[in-house]
Amino acid sequence: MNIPLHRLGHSFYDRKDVTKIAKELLGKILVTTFNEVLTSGRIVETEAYAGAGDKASHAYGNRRTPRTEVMFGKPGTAYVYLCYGIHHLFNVVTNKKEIPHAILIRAIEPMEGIEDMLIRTGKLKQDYTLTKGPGNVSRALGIFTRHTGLSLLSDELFIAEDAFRLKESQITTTTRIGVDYAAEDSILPYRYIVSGNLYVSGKRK
DNA sequence: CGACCGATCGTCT
DNA sequence: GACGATCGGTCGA
Repeated sequence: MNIPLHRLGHSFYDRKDVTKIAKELLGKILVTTFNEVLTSGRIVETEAYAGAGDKASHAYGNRRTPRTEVMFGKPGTAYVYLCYGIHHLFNVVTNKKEIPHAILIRAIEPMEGIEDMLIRTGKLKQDYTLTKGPGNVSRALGIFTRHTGLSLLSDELFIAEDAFRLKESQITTTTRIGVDYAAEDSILPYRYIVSGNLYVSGKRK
């Protein structure tokens, strides 16, 4: 590590506006150091899940289950769950205790540890599929459901910023992916992407 | 390019 | 017992 990194602290996550935080997470760096292996990437796609009032959220209606309980916990905690029995999806818990906001990290642009990401994913070489989509992000960074509840203020899993800054004009806002079940809330503009970035999920060819 | 499909299993009803 | 906040592949036009 040579570039100065500043780890985001508790106050970054402990705020009310989950969509604002989701947008601010674009350009930040997601880092894991599990088993002494450092892998990181710049966040290029996020989705906000606004808790009790959001039909797309697992915590809609303040639904508390063993799985969703971490969202009701401290801001700056990882919420990781298994999707389709295969994919481990990584979320950042925000807002105060008892307010179950979360932000899904959907894509990153690889920075450090690309060789290790290739090993974890079984891929032969780097291309945009390495960390495109939430399932792939977790595979590349070694994030599993056992990491749910882990603090993002820890040394193993955290988000940092460097000198990089995005301009407002580089950000595109859209509806969220795969939440048709959420009725009218499925059309909320809660997905944020870095315009034109190769690693953003969706069609390509 | 779009439509569809199989994989795979924890979670909640 | 049904169903995903997905992914990568196939098939047909």
